[in-house]
Amino acid sequence: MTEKQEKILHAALELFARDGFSSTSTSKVAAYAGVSEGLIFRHFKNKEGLLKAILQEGEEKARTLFADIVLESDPKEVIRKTIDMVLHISTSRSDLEFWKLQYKIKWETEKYGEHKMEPLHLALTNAFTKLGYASPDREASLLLIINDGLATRIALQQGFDCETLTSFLKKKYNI
Amino acid sequence: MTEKQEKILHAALELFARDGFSSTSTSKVAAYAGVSEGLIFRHFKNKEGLLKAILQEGEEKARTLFADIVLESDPKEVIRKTIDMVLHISTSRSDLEFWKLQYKIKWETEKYGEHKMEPLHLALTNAFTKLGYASPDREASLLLIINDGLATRIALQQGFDCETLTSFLKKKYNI
DNA sequence: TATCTTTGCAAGTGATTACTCACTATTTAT
DNA sequence: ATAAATAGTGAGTAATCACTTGCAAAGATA
Repeated sequence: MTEKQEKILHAALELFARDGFSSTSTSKVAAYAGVSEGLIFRHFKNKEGLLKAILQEGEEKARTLFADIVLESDPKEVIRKTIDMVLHISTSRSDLEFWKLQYKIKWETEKYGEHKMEPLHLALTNAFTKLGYASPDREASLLLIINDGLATRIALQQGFDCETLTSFLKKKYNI
Repeated sequence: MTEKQEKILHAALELFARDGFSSTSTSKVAAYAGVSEGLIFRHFKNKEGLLKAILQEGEEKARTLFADIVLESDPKEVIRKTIDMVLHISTSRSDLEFWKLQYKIKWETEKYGEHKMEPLHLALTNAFTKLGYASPDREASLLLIINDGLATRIALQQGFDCETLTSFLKKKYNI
């Protein structure tokens, strides 16, 4: 990975997250990264390839993020970490940018990465079962849906107070 | 409103909802509507004006949809109608298309229409207060966030089972 | 040092973009 | 009936799009 290659990736992440994929031209990415436009195609083949490279980098990020939750044995901790994950993202500048892109791409391509969420869903189902909830599977689904809703607000609603709601949520789950 | 004008609006709604605003060219809209491209600019000034016309039409839809909930006096009915609103949208073909566009535009422009939700939020807060909930305002926020999460799944997750989750939700709220 | 591969840039390519303009057909108002 | 306003078209416009090509510079390998 050369220096200019990383500059391209960083510029593309920022512009794609800010303006969207199809509204960002390769010439803009090149100018923002301070390289020639042709270099993008040398390294990433085409515009789609550039996007894939960014998303792939993100999948690793998601895996390590989920791994910590999935490996947790204390059921209450599983739920707490799931909720706090969203809170953490909302406060980290670079993480927020990355996840905003993730959701933007979802809406642009209309593809929800269900398989990525599966291990987390399983861990949550397990946690709710241990805690004696009546419908653990649906409780798990609901919590993940709440996460999607929170993500929407964090990304789109200016000045959204995430902390108040996450702490309210934790109270609801007796954490 | 002439016949061709409506054809343009209908075509734009369908294409914007399917492919996104910036990925849909005015020439495609014209071809899909079966009119000349110039007519779009005659009636709507520019591409942005076409989008505004569609969104405006939608605001009326939203107002009438919310009005029924806001005017309800029975607190349980307020909550039930709020939940069922999502379910209804997910089953109606044309409504689904319209709301999908609404969310797509939100993510493309990064503007969340908070003011539109305010009356609904107020009605929900009132309902939760009447039912003796400890934090009515936060309960209202949470339910609206759940709605956003559900909307995300309905639009993006293929074969998402909305009915199971909405009925689960209603059970949670003792409805 | 000589050769081969990778990295990088400038200047292109045809296609498509949003939008305009000159013009005709159709309503509407007087 | 006639003039004015509106509806509609089709062929343009310059700018931008994703992408290619030819060639030079820099590293790596021998």
